[in-house]
Order: sequence, then C-alpha cells, then structure tokens
Amino acid sequence: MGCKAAEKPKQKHKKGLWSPDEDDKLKNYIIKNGHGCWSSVPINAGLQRNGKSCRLRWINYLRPGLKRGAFSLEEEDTILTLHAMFGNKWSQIAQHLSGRTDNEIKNHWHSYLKKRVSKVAENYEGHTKSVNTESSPSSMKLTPRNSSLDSFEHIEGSLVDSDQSASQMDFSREPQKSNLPKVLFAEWLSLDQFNGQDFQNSGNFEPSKNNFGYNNSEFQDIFMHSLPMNDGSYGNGVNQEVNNGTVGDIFQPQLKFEDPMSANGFEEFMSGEFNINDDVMYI
DNA sequence: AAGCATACCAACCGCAAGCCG
DNA sequence: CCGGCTTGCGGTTGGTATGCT
Repeated sequence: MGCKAAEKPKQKHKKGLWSPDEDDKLKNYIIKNGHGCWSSVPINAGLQRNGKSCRLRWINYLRPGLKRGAFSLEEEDTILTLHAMFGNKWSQIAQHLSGRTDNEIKNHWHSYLKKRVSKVAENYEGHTKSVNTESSPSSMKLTPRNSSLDSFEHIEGSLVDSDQSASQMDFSREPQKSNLPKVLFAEWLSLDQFNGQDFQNSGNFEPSKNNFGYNNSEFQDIFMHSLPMNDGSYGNGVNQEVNNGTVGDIFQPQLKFEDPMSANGFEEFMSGEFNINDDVMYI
C-alpha cells in the first residue's frame, strides 16, 4: 500500500453517477496503463473524479470478469452459507463468488437475502415455540454471531436427530437440496467453532492458490482474457453464461465452483484441484 | 392517472491499517 | 517513531424503477 503522493491540483471532484464517457476514459486508461496509484488515475485519465471513486467504479462495474444480472440459486446458497460463517465480511464472501463484487453481494443481502433468512428464522421460532413451550423468548432468538452452541443444540434437537453433529449437518448436504435449515444451523456456529471441525484443518478459511499460482479470482481474470474470440481478439473477460447455446459460437468457458460446502467439493475447493471438461472448468 | 410505498442498486462516507519519507 | 497519504472495507445514503392503492 502507499504510493507517492499524487500532485493535487485543488479541483472540485465530480460526484454522482458515471457517464458512459467517463467509463470509457477510465476503462481505456486502466487497460492501457494499469491503475497503479489510484489517486493519480483521475488526473492521468482526464477525469474530474477522485481516486477513490475511480477505484470503486473499476472494481464494481468496469473490471473485466464481472458477472452481471441476477444471482443464481447456487450463488445465493453460497452467500447464505458464507455469511453464516464470516458475518458481514463481504470481501471475504466475494472471494468465493467469482465475478461478483463485495458491494453487489452486500446489496443483495440487504435487499433480499436478509429478509429471507429472518423470515425463515421466524418460522422456525414459531415452530420451536410450539414444540418446546418452556423456552424463554430470548433464548430462542436468532442471534447469529453470539448465540451459544447450547441454544443451537436446543433448537436442533427439535428439528433433527439429536445425535447428528452440527458439522455433519452443515457440510454433508447434497447439492440442490433445500438448504435453509442448514444455513440457520450454521448461524449458530461461531467461526472458531467452525474452524474446529474435522474438515477444516488449517483453521484458515482462505481460498487456496491453484496450480498456476493465482487465486481463483486472479486466475479467472487471466483465463478469461486469454480466450480466443471468434473475431480473432482475446476474451473481454465478461463471464457470459453459456445457457442453451445462446452465446453462439463464441467460446466462453465458465469457471464453476462445485458446491464448495459439500463434503467433496469443499476439499477440492481448498486443494485447488480442478479439471477441464469441455467448455466448463470445474474447481 | 396520480400519489405513495417499497425494492433495488450505484455511489459516497468514515474508519482502520499499511506504506513511506 | 511520527505524520501524511493511500488503499480497502463495511455501513449508509440517495436516486431510480416498479408496484400498489
């Protein structure tokens, strides 16, 4: 961090929405020169913005490899699970969702997923109240980061076989099954508790470097840019979904994570192992 | 059709931490 | 060691779109 202080001609920085022209200027500049020191970017690119604004615009909108559009069920699934583990560590969550920014994930959480979780939580609260009327209301409340394992086990007992461990509950699920109860169970596990599970030996839940020495996000960016396009150029990094052949003859492989929280998927995810199957790369 | 409420999303703000002279 | 500067992160705000009455 830290770079030579940029010379600052005291000028008023523009605020608000970015115009297509500004986008072009910023994009062209960074593609040509890299961003280097952000504070000097707007000066060199001829923009009336501050460096911070440029950085944000690049990261959240202009950066190659960004996925636009609605979140898939799998992505939502992953966000819910990771949020239960990390809390509001949006940047960490974003590292596990290629093509999504922390801002995007955060917005999606606040506008949709949070409500979904609390709604389900209310349902379970009602359910458990009816099952066990002795519990005090406060002990039944969902307080993800602070709840004790005791309350977890208490509620868990009313919903699942009592001798099934929390780790089994969280990470042995099969893909595509409804995950909501498991997300709720994960909410009761603190990160420390999570780290103590057998599947997590390192105690450090960071994506591993893959065989090319890049983390998954870096790798995808580079990978997407190296793809030959049908016009003879190389990929623009935009992760176009290959749905029913709608992309046509443009070769745009997808970088997919197998369900990272499934028993096998998690190990593969952590080990960085992957294989290429036609136009889909599985990690 | 108008007014209001809600949802969504881009962008801003403040803070913490790292780097450098 | 200290102060200034930059970067990155998370919380919040404000504008626009959409839905409802």
